[in-house]
Amino acid sequence: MARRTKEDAQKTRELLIEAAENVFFEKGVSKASLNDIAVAAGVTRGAIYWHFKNKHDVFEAMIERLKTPLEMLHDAIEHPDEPDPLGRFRELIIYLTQQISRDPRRRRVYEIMFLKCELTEQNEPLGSKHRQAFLDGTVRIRKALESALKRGQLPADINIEQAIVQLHVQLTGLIYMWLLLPGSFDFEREAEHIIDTYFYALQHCFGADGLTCGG
Amino acid sequence: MARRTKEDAQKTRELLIEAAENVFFEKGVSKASLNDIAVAAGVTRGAIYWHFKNKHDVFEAMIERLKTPLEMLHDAIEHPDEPDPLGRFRELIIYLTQQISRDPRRRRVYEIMFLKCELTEQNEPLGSKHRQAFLDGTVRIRKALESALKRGQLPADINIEQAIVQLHVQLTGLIYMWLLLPGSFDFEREAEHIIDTYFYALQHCFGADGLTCGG
DNA sequence: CTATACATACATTCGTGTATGTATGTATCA
DNA sequence: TGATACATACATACACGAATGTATGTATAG
Repeated sequence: MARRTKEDAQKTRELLIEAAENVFFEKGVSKASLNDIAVAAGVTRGAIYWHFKNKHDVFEAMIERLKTPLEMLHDAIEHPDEPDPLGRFRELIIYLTQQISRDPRRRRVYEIMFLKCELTEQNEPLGSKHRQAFLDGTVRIRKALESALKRGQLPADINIEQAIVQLHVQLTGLIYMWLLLPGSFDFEREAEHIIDTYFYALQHCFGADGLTCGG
Repeated sequence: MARRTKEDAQKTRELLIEAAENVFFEKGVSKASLNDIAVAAGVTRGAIYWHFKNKHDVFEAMIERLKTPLEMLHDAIEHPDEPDPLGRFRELIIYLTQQISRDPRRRRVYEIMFLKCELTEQNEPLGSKHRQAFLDGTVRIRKALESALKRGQLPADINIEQAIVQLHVQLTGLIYMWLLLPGSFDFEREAEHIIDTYFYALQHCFGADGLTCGG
């Protein structure tokens, strides 16, 4: 029971990441031992130390495997020929939320990152990655809104920074709350409601100095 | 170095909780050892095991110390004689967000609970408490909105469930994002913006079947 | 034959829980 | 009022398991 073919080794690696996902999910990242992961994958710690440096390395590999091919969609939104960037952006957000609610693996990893993982200074660069993911999200939202603005899909006097934060906040809260209390509401339904309300408010309520249309 | 007066003992207990807050914050709950906490408090583990059962017990004591006297304010909102429940509710939310941003201890504990603590099944009843806090929040939001509804401050055909989720989601996301990226926006400012936009949308956009006034 | 892909064995560290030691506060009684 | 007895508030010491990293063994693919 030793060295098999190259593909078998790669398969073992995938198995280990899969097992790590499950163990991280069940016990939390810090209480998950490498032995737990190895046993869950049907191997020993030797296999882990062959493929990875340590637990952090396994964790990062798990995250890396989830790198989304969403960039293309973002590129489409930002393309100057796109006639309806706001519509594409809406579609993208819907797609993102559907991904989270329908792809079990993605959901598991999100749940691990939001609820079963400690972001401390000692645990860097774990927190940095998480933060960077959020900063990237901000950049994407900004680009999308700016494209929509250039296309005349948004009021010219809109407060972009405020709009960015508000959308990001709502998506973050939506995902967090659903991961924490999955049964408390219909995720995809609420996602649509929130996005539509947000876009409506974008059209009517975001003057340069806060709420300018009522209240 | 032994038994001092009752008040001294109580002081030691407070010191230990204070130290635990700092150590939890710096190292994360699971990587914080009881020795770390004891040293940070200038005592030994013996003192901890005298005052608490184990690390979980320390954690719960830390949470317990934060129990807010917000109930009174909620009671005021729900009081049938209150002429402006929606206004009081807005004040309450503003007050809550100000508390988080201005009280360092409260902020630290929130940060520990959101970012530096793993909510797993094995870690119960830690996750249960966190979830229960959210469920309590839902109940409070519902009561406030219902009071406002009875007072005629909201459209009669409003979709209450949707409104509850949307507010809770926004507050959650706001707090989470600010704890994760404190420098990325002005917390109190955005809190007001979000609340005002939300209340405006409440007045105009929440028909029984989603968005009914535009988009 | 040699590097690979693991399994096995070992040493070490770290955290926990508990048992025990100890000095001081406090109540009791004379 | 002072001596005694006991409870309190810790500190210290010990035993144990668990997790880690590494060193080494080993069978097989190429």
